[in-house]
Amino acid sequence: MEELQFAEYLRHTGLKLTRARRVILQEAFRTHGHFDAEALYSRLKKRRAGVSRATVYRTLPLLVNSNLVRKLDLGEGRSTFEHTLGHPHHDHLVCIDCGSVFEFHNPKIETLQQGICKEFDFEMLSHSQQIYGRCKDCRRK
Amino acid sequence: MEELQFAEYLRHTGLKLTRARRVILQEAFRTHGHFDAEALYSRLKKRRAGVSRATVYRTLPLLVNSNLVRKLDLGEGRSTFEHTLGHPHHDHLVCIDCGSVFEFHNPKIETLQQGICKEFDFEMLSHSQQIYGRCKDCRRK
DNA sequence: GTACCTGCAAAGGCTTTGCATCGGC
DNA sequence: GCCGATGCAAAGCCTTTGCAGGTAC
Repeated sequence: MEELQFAEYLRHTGLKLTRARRVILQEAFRTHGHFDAEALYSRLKKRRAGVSRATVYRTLPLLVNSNLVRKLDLGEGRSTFEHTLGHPHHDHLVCIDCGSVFEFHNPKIETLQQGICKEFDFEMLSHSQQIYGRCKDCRRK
Repeated sequence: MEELQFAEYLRHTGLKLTRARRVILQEAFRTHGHFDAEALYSRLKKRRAGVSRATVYRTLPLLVNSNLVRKLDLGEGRSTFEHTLGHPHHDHLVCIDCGSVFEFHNPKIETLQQGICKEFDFEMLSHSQQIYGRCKDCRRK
């Protein structure tokens, strides 16, 4: 279960497993699909979880560093997140007209990326790839 | 020359080629490597080019749409740009410790990306890919 | 002459931070 | 008990916008 992995990461980094962090972790995993910091915070607020916005912002990077959550940049001027368990790695096609996001996964690309990292003697921690364009529905208009 | 391409784009879109836009275009091409809006604006200011920050922010998207400039998301909370002429398409390895950015280009990945777009019936306009990790120098420490 | 463009300053949206208090370990 | 964590509100960035005057075509 994900809390173990988080606890392990925190211990390893000398940080504490607090109530707020547990609640944020749970909410991130309760959410399927993409979410941003504000959305996560609103849901906690609605449930009167007693966690502040600042703590949400402080905790999300920890979840990312522990590889439980992935940070995405969908070009909207804010960070988007998704949890990783049961969501194998994938990348995104983003329609610049309607904002639709399509997910794709391509193992061959990943293999090539690993080759590139080897070439640069670079330790890959995460990677993301966005393709911006127009989806078929928007092209029809 | 790049101004022709920009003029062509503007005409096609029903926009005007103004002095401010010309100056911003030139400054973008005078800059080699990455730059952000603020950096471009400071350089113009230093030269007393008489162009406002607002106009820089309004013009950069036009340069991006005309394919003269590429917009990057290097995960720093702001947009980074680079001009495209003489800079063939490439992607980035970003070191999360020291911030170094290494460029790479891989035609095989591009071919695979095109295949993905075909599969989704998606018209690719641009794409970018970042790999976050640790460079060899930072790993030594 | 008509749209469109510009500069300025203010507003906006997202995120970080200072500080006093609280709480894991 | 110590050092990190939290909440709150304020501050910080980057970026966008309203408006009055200017300008390409």
